[in-house]
Parts: sequence; structure tokens; C-alpha cells
Amino acid sequence: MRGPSTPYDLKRAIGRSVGYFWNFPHAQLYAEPKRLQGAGFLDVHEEDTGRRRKIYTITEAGDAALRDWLAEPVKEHFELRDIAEIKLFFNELAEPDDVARLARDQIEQHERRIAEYEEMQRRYGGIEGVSSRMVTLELGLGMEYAAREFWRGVQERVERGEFSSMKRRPTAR
Amino acid sequence: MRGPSTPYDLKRAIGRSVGYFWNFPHAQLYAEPKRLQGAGFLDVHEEDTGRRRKIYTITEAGDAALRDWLAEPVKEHFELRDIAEIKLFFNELAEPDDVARLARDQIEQHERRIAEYEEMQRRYGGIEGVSSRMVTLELGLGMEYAAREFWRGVQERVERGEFSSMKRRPTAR
DNA sequence: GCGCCACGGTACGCTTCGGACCATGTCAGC
DNA sequence: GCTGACATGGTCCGAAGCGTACCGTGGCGC
Repeated sequence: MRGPSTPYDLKRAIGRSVGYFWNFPHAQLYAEPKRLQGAGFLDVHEEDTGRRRKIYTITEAGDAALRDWLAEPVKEHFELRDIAEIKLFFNELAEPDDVARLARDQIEQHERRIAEYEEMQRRYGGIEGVSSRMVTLELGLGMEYAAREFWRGVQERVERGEFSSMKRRPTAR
Repeated sequence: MRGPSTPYDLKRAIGRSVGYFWNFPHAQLYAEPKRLQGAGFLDVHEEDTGRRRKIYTITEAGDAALRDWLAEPVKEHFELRDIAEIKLFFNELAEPDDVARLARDQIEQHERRIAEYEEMQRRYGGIEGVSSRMVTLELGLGMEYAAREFWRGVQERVERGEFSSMKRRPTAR
């Protein structure tokens, strides 16, 4: 989509797009093109002076492989990976105050993210060509709204004393 | 929460709970207790006959560490890890038919999951003691509803011809 | 008495991860 | 014209995560 790019270019592009819902450790972005090049899906041009940038270009084979992959059905269900959710799952072992703080922090975090996303929508929403890349932003927003509502509910319930701590773990099987 | 358990016990328990939103390759569930035991957070009792089960019990130190962790604030934002979303992000490179199929499959997948979750709610919702563990199920459901709505929207837009393919990639920088 | 399947676990190679580290330009402010 | 901060562009590496293949045990139905 971007044309020939260096890993660093990708890193920045990702930071403003897919990075919001799929984390890429930057070291990966240097290792992966190397592999793809080995597989014949990318060509490299390495500068021989200065910063020695490596500019990768997709090959015909790479283009074909990408399109094949896109046409392939998705079997995996999405995975959430939410530390806060894990902690809430173990709420019985925590103090109600901890749960309350967890909920408060989560609401704040999701609100911040919602503000970011809504700002992006306002800024780039109308622009021709870019808007088809904005579709996924809506999913992100939907998820954020749902999460915010959920944690608000948790907060209310904590306030009503519906979470209680279990001081000792069970020792019997 | 469960008391002394074997990795296998955990594997099954996880399959019916956290496993829905956080994947655990079962090999991990044998390696991790070993590590935790090394750190003094678990005790082992290994059977010396038959299946040689390893039954792990949490220690005082482990219990304390767990509670500390639960009390610690969560810094990381959740991560979605949705292959379908990635593919949709690259919709410009795919055929509209592929996008349509993607949306259809996703709607089906999310509906299946919603049915499972709703069934769980009906079955275990009222039960004393278990219901505090059901909280996270609500978040799961919220996410599923949001995702289903989103993909329905995508489907409608594909039908209206709002997605078009870009046959050739840009070659200029 | 035997074959199947749930149980319970190990081994191993590959990938992913993230933090530490390094070197090159650029530009603002003195 | 020097310097220090910061963006650029990248490598290295140990640790953790992943998934598949594989192995033995025991209960139960036929």
C-alpha cells in the first residue's frame, strides 16, 4: 500500500494505524522483511553510504502471496489479551478497593483511547482514499465503547458492595 | 481459587473460562508451574506410581505475590489480535468478494460465540459463588455484540459497492 | 481381553518479544 | 562554528511463548 519502504518507515506507519490493535515490537520489523526477502517476496536495496537504509520492495510473488492470504478464510477467533480482565477474573482474591481502582483506571484508559480515535475520525474521516483505511477504526471504537460501559457497570457494582474478598485460599481439593 | 491442582486440571478449567479470551498452549501449563515452584511460589507433590501426577499447591509467598500483582495498577491497554481486522485493514488490496466473504464468516463466528456465552449465562448465572466469576463473561459478550454489529455494517457497505479493489500496488515512493 | 479414548505429561524447534545498544544525520541555541 | 538533544535507522541477544509431535497410563464398553 505504501510502496517501497524501510523497516523504519513501517514502524512509523504502524504506530499510526494497525499498531493500535496489534502490537509490533520494532525489532520484528527488521527481522521479518529479511525472512520475506529470503522467501522471494521482497527485494532489497541497501544504501552503501550514510545510514545504510534498507529499502524493501514487494515482488510479484510477494504480491500474489499477499492477495492469496487475503482471500483465505479466517479460522481463528479474535483474542482479547486484556490484563485488566484477567485481574478482574480473580477478583475474589483481591480487595474490593483494588477492584474499584482497577475499574476507575480502566474507564480512564478507555476514555483516553476513545478521544484519540474520535479525533482521528474527525481529522481523516472525509478524506478520499484514506477513508477505506478508516473502517477498522470503527471496530476499535465499538470495542472501546463496550469496554467503557462494562467497567462503568463494574464500578457501580463495587460501590454497591457486590464484590467481596476471599482472604484465605481453599486448601481442600 | 481451585486449591491444589495438576497442570491437567488447570488446562481443563482454563478451557471453560479464561481460555475464551486468553489462549494458553497446554505445554505452557506444564512449564510454568515448574518455574513458579523454582521461585518458591508453589509446592509440588509428585505421585510415585501410576500416572505420576504432579499436584501443585500455592505457598504463602505465592499467595502474597499473587495478591500484590492483583493490587498493582494495569498499565497496558488491551490488545485485540484479530486476523479478520488485519485483513479488512488491507481491503484495498483484496477483491470486494473477499471482503464480503470475510464479513459473512465473521458474523457467523461471532454469532456462534454469542450463543455459547449466552448459554453459559443461563446455566451458571444464578448460582451463588460462581456468579462473581461470571463478570468477565459480560465483557466478552459486550465485545462480541460490538464485533457483530461492526461486521454487519461492513456487509451492508460491501453490498452497496463501497469497497473497491486496487489491482496494482503503487511502485513510486 | 482388547481397543478406544480420556488422562497426564515431556521434548523440541521455531517464532516472538523486548530491552540494550549503536551509529548517523539535523537543527536549535549559544 | 560548536554542541547537545533528538529523530532516524538499525543490530543483537537472551528469555519467553508457541505448537506440534510424541509417549505412557488406566478405565470402560463391547
